[in-house]
Amino acid sequence: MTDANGAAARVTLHDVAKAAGVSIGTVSNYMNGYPYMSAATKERVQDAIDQLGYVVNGTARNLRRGVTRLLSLSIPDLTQVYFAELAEEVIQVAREYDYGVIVESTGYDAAREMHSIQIMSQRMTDGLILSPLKLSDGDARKIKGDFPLVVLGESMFGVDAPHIIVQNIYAAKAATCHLVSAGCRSIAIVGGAVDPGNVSARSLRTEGYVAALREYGLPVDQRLIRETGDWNSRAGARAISDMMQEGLRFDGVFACNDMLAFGVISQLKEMGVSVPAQVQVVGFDNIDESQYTTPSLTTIDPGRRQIAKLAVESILEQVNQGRRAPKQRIEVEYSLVCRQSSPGFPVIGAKG
Amino acid sequence: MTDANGAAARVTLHDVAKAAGVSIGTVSNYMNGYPYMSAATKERVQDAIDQLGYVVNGTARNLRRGVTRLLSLSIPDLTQVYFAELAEEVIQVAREYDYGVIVESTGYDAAREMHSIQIMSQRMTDGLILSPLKLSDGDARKIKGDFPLVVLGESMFGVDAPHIIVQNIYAAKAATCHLVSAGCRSIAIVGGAVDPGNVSARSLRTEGYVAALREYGLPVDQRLIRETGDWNSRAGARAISDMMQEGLRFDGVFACNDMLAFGVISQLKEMGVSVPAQVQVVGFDNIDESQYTTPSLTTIDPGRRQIAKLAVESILEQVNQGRRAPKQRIEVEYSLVCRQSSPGFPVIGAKG
DNA sequence: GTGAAAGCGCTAACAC
DNA sequence: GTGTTAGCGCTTTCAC
Repeated sequence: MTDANGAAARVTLHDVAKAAGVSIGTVSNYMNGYPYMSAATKERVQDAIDQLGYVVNGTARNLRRGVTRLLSLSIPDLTQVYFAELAEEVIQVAREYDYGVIVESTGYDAAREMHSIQIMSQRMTDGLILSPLKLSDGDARKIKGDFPLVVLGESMFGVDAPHIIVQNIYAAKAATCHLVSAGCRSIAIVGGAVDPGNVSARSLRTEGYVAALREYGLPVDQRLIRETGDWNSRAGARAISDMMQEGLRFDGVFACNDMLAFGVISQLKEMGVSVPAQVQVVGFDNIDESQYTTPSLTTIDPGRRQIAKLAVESILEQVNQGRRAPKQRIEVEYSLVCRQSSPGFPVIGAKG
Repeated sequence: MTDANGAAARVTLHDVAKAAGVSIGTVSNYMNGYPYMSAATKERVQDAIDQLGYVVNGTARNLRRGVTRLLSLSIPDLTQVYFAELAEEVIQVAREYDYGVIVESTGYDAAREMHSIQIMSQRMTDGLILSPLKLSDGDARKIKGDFPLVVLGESMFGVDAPHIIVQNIYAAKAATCHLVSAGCRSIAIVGGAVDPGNVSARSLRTEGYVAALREYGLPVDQRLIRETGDWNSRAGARAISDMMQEGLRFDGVFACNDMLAFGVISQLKEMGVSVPAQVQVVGFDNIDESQYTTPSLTTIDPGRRQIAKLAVESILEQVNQGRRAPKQRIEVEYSLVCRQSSPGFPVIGAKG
């Protein structure tokens, strides 16, 4: 396994063939599970492999086969729990198909998002799962080539590729309806958009929130729509203390993600407001931690596992087809996970 | 860019060469920035490239060059914030060297940890950064080959490769000393090991905790060493409520990671104990969120960035050397980040 | 300055 | 059943 110098011996098919006294093609057949071989030959080949410590050279195999069994996942930031958990799912699903995942973290940087696309074209990987944040539709059109691609979200719907869509509007609506049916009459949204209008998660979730209020004939109070720069717990806490300071009253909070919700709950407690007795809280994302907090958090599960599964499977299908699939919306099922932060019951049919 | 069928045209160096009326070697030279070329040739080649939309085939290049500019990172679970943030750092550092990262999530499964090692030997990547949890020293010895390898932690010190070591003992000692010097006289450890003895983070951190108490001549109360199965906030909360129920008194808590600390703080608040006025809390990991909570969390920063940097750079060095580096301990600097959960001042020299 | 040619290590036809 | 062979697309001597 090591040569006289102690350096790595580069054992090739050729070496194994020579040692086993067969041809290189036979060894290759053996490696690939070709069935029509004599038991004797199989054994000699295996012996040679063991003795020499041969391992197939993946790069050569890739070149020859034209695929790498590797796919790229491009996300904004692993530090955001949502994306980390999404990446975890993608890696797991990919593994089921014997695929590896190159994770590219673009850091909310359009240039880096483009970069991961460039890399793709170099055919180091078989396909790209792209979760774009900053890329404009203009950049989008630069996504040339027809390598397998799946876009997460609808922010770049100009691109001609399958899009996997979280139903932000309906899910947010369901979350809000749930609060109403649990008895809340004055519901704030934390992390929302004061002036919705684009396709960001922020805007869409606000849209769902408003739709729910309207459906129940409840007034939409602009002061209860709290936009925050970040979506972390500090921002959530801040939104609450601001509202309290402004003398606003509310009995329910829909937080646009779970981190915000944690901050919301923490700050409410801090100010002596009991959750859920006085104020009920619902989050969005269903990150792992949301089940462990006190109170545990009612939240929207956006269907991460399904997103990962659909994305990977679409890529593989495209690989098989030999080209990119056409533009299409693939909508993922969401669900409302009811926990202690809101004792009510889920609202069925928010989608209708 | 697309052929008559609309399928991907597979543009090769050959095609570019033909279109530009030069040899394939010249195009290759151009692609690699070879300086001695006539301006005229350069231009013709560039035109052909633009026109045909040529992109180099990375796989072929890899085979020829013998490297992939890809490295593997094998960690237990991206769902754990610590690992997600570590992965993020590794990806960033790798990018600085124009390297991509294949993230393998082993899910606390020894078989998968071995698997990522197998993959490595297939030379799909230039090196492996392995954060082992379950792999025994016995498995370790199976890590044949001398491909570039860096092991994170000391749990597998039998392996002949560089190990990057977080100074668990000293860091935990520093955290505990900090609590003492801040006035705490009765300090609990949450997530510790009732019966330390191996090289797990749990045991080492407990060791540091005990060492600090001894140094200050404080008694070690076994009832204040709370072992928890998981290291999440629920476990932290549980440990606190258990201790309270048992009638134990304490004025400081060293939590073995930040998630535990969050649970600890949350439960203390829940029970009407004020942090830090009545009980001070220190965590471990310095995850992003620890700065956003209320109160913000005093915690040990294990030096993730440096870990990532040292790991990637060691891999690259090994790649250049053409073989694995010998066994060595590379110790990373830690620091105590002081925040609101403990108003004291950091203790200098806990290491001595 | 540019071209020709020899592989990198493998797979998959196709012989026999 | 097994051997032979033609490349996959590229880099890199080495001529000229």
